[in-house]
Amino acid sequence: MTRVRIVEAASSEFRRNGIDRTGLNELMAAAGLTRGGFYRHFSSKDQLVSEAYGHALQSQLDRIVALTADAKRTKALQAAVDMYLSNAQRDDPATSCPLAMLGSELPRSSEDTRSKATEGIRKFSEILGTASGASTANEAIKAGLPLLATLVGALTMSRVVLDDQLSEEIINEAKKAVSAYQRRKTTLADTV
Amino acid sequence: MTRVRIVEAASSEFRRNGIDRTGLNELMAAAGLTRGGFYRHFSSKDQLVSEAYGHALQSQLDRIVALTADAKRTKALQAAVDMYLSNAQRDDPATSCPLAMLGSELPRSSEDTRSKATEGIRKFSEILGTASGASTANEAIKAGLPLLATLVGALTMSRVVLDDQLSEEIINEAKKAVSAYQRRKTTLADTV
DNA sequence: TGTACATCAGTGAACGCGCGTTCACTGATGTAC
DNA sequence: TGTACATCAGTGAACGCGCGTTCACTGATGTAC
Repeated sequence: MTRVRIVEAASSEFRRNGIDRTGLNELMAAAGLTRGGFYRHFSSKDQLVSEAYGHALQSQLDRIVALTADAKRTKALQAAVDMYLSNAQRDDPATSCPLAMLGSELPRSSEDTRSKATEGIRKFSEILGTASGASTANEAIKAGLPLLATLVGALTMSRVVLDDQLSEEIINEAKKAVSAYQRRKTTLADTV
Repeated sequence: MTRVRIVEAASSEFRRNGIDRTGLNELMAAAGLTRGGFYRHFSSKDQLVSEAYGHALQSQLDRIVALTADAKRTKALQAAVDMYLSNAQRDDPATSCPLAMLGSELPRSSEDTRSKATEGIRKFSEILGTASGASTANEAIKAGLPLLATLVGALTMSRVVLDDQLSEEIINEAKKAVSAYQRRKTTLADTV
């Protein structure tokens, strides 16, 4: 269906070029249509932003859930981190994490969009927290929040930096730091 | 001098409203001038972006350096983190950290601007790494990178989220996680 | 099976607007004599 | 001290452009009979 094609194109274009710099013209062209047809499907650009953001967030969450579910319990966090801080995720913004790709643009977005981001952050943190060894949902969120912060910050900075070696270092050191949380938690649990 | 006033106004406005959404008109008005006078001082908006970004980054670094220099050795990291993840820093984008405020816009900026950001990330990491107990500059950068990533990611997310309580949690959990790095390092050093 | 009609996704020209940039100008300031 | 002149920071109108949005239209599709 055309509507879905527009949302998918938008979710790529927004992550690649930012929300402000992506015009409806460019966007409809990416979906294989012309500018005018847009309002047959959406009532405003803001509405599309919200749907496209939700779409991007969901597909990122799906990937993380699949990885952490497949992995053995003690490797779940490692699997998530290896995906999130991969060269693919850094070098292909169109399919990368919207929390990082649009992070500093989002506080200026609509309530709808921000509320999707809020739920996404909660869910994402819970998954990371659970993978790191937390048991209840609330504990998992608390434990996961700083892990998610590290991932988002590292991915953002790795894309800003001009020096390739520094970019690799950002990714590698963040990977080590986040992965370390599972080892500690696991060791602690094992000794109890 | 007028030029300095423009750079300072720009460094606030860009952090507050983003680079793309800040027009030269609004910007010159904020500096108490009219649109036309801009090109007496700068050759393009890009040039101003670069200078304003550098200005914002330097003032953030100055604050961190002052804090870590004043604090006792074992409290230096804590002091830096308490400033960075404060409500003031979250709620006043105009004076906040440009790495977080403009994080996702920066990969699309000019080489000049990105190269300033690259150096800023190196310097910032080195300060945090040193405060956490690293001895050589290279070790400090490596140790500081994930700490900076956590700070930048947490500040970014705390501004995105609509739920005030979650925003506080992001800040508090990130604070704890980053501060923990000093305790561990210090303990380790003490036992050697 | 064939014709008439309704629906509606998609087209492309047009709208008002604000953008970055240019430019002819004004008018305050400082120096020369 | 007073007049003439050069400098140049700042003004504000104008430029071409792309934006989000509107709208009269086209033309393919599906249903009615």
